[in-house]
Amino acid sequence: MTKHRILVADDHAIVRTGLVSLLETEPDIDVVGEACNGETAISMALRLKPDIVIMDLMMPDVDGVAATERILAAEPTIKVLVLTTSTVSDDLARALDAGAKGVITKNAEYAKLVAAIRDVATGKLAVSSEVRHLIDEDPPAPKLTARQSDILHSLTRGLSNPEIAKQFGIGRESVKEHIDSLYAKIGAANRTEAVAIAFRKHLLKF
Amino acid sequence: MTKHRILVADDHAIVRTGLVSLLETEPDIDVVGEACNGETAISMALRLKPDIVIMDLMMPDVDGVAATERILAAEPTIKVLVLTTSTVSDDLARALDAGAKGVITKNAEYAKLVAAIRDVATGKLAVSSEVRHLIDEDPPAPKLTARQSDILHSLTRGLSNPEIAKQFGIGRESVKEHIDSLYAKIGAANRTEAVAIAFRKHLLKF
DNA sequence: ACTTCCTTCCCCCAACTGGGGGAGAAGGTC
DNA sequence: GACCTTCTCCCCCAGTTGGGGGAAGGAAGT
Repeated sequence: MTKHRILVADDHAIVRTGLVSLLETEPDIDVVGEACNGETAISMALRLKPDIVIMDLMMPDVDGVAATERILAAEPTIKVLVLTTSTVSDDLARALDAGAKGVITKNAEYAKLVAAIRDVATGKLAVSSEVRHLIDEDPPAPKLTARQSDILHSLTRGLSNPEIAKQFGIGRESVKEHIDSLYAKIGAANRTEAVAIAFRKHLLKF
Repeated sequence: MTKHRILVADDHAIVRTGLVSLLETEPDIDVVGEACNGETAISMALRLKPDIVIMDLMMPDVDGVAATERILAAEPTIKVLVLTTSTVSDDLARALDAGAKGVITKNAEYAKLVAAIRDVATGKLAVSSEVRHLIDEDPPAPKLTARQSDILHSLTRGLSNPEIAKQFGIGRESVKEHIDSLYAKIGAANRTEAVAIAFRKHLLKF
């Protein structure tokens, strides 16, 4: 029996250490590396060529989705298993879109994680029913155009339409148009609600 | 040498299991229980009377701060060591206010956690310099009055002043007054910025 | 070539917003 | 009692907002 060679990428040292400690009790699992951020995860994955990368989604610098994409672009045979605290359907859906072979939430039982590792190793997809449920449940966040994102960001700073127009060197009518289309897209009635909805739909980073 | 009797409270099963696995390798530490939410943490703490409770802050039902308060109210000799992913100074400060004897973030080294456990066991405070720094750095979020919180919540729903006035059965002048004082308190220039700042200062729950 | 989407700009106008001023009543703190 | 905070209400008014309508160029996909 060949061991599954695994790279663990998680920015929380205690979580990562605990996870490695658990995995090393498994006879068929060999942890070959640990990464504390996305950039390290990518370079270690390409250098060590593990069978599976256990990937956290929320990490400083390069997030888990971007790291997954870049690893798979260079080494498509590496399997990425996402392990995250996020229960935001959008995050999970984006991870699968990026090519992750499995998604496990951190409040799952440890046994499920090990089962998922073995499934993914044999080429199966490992998406728990809860995760599948989450993704099916709430509708995906609408995608904003570049202009809409820029203007949304200006809205959070409390700028008026004339101010935003100056900032981007366009007319105030155009600003108005972008904001109107933003309302239609996210279902807001005014700029204040738009900002609230944007935060709740995770369209805005803090 | 008597072992330190420890209760681990964390809602993420994988993190909790990993942590327990690590702690059981320590000769002077004995994990006597695990709790997956605040309510369980409270009842187990009162029943098992551990020396130390390792407490996560973000948990369903009763959060870590509230659980800490209720445990200490009943058993003041139990020492609570907060272990959290949060780097929001307010969360950490509130945990210490609630009586926590130490605060460790999950991205600290495992060795620091063990050192903190031993410090707390001997009655020392275990607050890392990073945590101390975080609390000193950004100013505490201003406390809103009940009315201001209510009206802030209405703002996120995109309501106008007249609508809010109707909702609470007060005049629109009063609504305006509350919103003006909200602006002054959080440093906003208008309602849109107020909502954005409120989200960023964690004054609003998603 | 056609459609669709994004982007830019224009008009009119009712309604709301925010800044300025002031004021009274209730509750707690010193 | 004096003081502070909170909550309540009132005035005026310039500026902004959002709803309604329309128009036109360019990029991208079908």
